[in-house]
Amino acid sequence: MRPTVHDIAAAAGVSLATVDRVLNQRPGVRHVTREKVENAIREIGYVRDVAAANLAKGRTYPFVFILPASDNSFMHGLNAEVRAAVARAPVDRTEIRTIEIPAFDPDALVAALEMLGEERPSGIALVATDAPEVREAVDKLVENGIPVVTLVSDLTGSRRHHYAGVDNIAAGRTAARLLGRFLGGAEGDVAVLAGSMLVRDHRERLEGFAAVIAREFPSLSILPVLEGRDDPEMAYMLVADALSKKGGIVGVYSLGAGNRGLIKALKARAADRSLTVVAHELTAHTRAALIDGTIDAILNQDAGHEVRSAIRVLKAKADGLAVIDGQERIRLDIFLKDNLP
Amino acid sequence: MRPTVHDIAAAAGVSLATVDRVLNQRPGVRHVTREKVENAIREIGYVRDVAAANLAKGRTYPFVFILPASDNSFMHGLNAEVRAAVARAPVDRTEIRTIEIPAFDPDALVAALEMLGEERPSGIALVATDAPEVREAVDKLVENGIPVVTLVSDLTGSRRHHYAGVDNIAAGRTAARLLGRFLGGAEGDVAVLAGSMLVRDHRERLEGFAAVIAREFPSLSILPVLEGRDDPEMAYMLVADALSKKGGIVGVYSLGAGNRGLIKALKARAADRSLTVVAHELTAHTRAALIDGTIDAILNQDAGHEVRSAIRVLKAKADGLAVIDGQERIRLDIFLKDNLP
DNA sequence: CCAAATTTGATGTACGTAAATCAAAATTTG
DNA sequence: CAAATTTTGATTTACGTACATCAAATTTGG
Repeated sequence: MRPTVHDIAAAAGVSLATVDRVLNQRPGVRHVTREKVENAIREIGYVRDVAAANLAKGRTYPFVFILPASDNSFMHGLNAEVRAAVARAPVDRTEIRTIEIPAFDPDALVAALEMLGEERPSGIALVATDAPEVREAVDKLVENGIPVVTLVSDLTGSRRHHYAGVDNIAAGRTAARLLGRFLGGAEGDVAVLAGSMLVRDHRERLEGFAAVIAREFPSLSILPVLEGRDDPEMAYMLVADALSKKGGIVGVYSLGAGNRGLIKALKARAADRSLTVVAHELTAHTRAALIDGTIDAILNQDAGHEVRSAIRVLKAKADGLAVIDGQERIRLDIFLKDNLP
Repeated sequence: MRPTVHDIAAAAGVSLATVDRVLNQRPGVRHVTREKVENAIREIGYVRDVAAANLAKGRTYPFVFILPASDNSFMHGLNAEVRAAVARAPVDRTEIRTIEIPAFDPDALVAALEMLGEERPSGIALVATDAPEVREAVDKLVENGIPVVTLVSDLTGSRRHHYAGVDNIAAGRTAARLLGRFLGGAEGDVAVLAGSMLVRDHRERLEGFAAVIAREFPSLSILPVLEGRDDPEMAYMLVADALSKKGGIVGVYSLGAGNRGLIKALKARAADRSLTVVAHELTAHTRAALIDGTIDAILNQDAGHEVRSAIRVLKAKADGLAVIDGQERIRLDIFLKDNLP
């Protein structure tokens, strides 16, 4: 049987009340006594029964998710996963509130974070916009003892407790190798479609992609990045234009959202030529394109896993418990038409 | 606030004792009363507080994991993950016991399952050997209300509650496409190294592999399967022999364990020629081979995820709760040298 | 050494559920 | 309709922890 508070009291030769004072860091315990109790805890290997403690406290975990108000499939999916978590909330004692803020707007994000500093929720998850002022706001929260995890997009050099998202440099590198190997040594140009170079994930993906292409596939050269602002219309125009003007394009890497436009352009212009295409994010559109051969591989991050992982980590941090690292590493999914879920 | 048993009692106009009788299916409640209570439960949307219930019951979940005594990296890893779960057991009220049985031995497996039928643990996870008598034994357990999940390897046509493992047909198909695309339309032979065609996962991987090669990469032809019994020595001999005799080999698919031997053979014989190699299971050996270019892609199933998923599902089944499907789908990991964890 | 301050102990209640007991009420049976 | 039986209610204790209160013991300061 697991040791209980009573066992600590017996082992330390003190009363239950004193054990309680130590465990819940209440005042009025002499230093020596406190140490006696702490030693006993260590010796008998006591771990607090979180379930019983929560029951006694009537504790719930008020968490806040800060999400950008972006109108693309991925963010919609992320939103849906957060809502699903909200629906499960009563069962696992979480109370999740979401705040929507304009995308790519550091000031709005900072304002929200500062407001939450007053409110002091049990934990905060945010899709970070990578700016110094955001980092500062996050660091301040961390300093004040509020657990913070970044979601999907990380925050350079910040002291956030955890990042629930994929390694975007690795994603870019992987895309490069897939494209390079699929092209089998062919020579030509590669078009890259991004959302915006102001977003950290996109920058990182490009960085990884460019590095591997340069080093390992020198016969391929990367054309200037097309910034489609994750907008299908704009993506369509940019890609269609590039395909018509540049005859040497043999491959396309789409590292952002707005793939609907990309697919439309590919279908319109590329029926005659064979293009190898790697894109990010599995949506209804990219899935169909993968199946019909318009896209050759899709890299994906599972928004559901990211949200659940963020919640688990926030909870663990709020309770001062350890996280299972292997469980919380968000993996990069690679989908070919054969292993679609 | 979440409704409690008291709220049910008030809503149904009965006493707490009666609510308890209904909730815990104790006898001595008239049909009409039982229905009144059940309606009230539905109307106010009561969900039992599992934490409080477990506390009151002093409940723990005695689970049993039946693992084959196979001496390969993957099974060692699986074992380690189970041990890690055992170490965490006190915290989540599980008591995990493992039983080792000889590999590929349906009789031993059936004997173990029948023994557990008497013992009645809260749940059983087993690496299934795909045989009719095993299916029958599992179905009997399920009929007797014991939650059963298959781990890593599934059981054809059985009524097990869940399968915590990857889709091996999809894995084989994915391997075929990676190999085919990486070879870029080259002509030649493909060697396939398996453990044993008596194991279901291996049969399925081969099935998926062969189907995609035949349909989409007709310029490749699959050589007769080499059965290495997941043994490094044997794998070495078989592969070395094949490489020396068959000049037209351009690719290798290793769908089982024993990759240490494969890698040795590849390094010895294939320095001069360029082979494209896809293998299963990420281990220290395959990881090194992927990095140095001996292997081009590794397909992997995360044993840690499988074990944790099995436990979550068993717990949910034991409590009669729903599982989050997306969370429990074990994904096929594809590793290139760029996205290694 | 005494009074004041601090530390410790003893005890009770609560959280939401399980499980048991005994009495009271309702229903069925002959 | 009474007796036997079944169903229901009322009440209590327990699980492991949190938290509050009050009394008793110990330490500290002057």
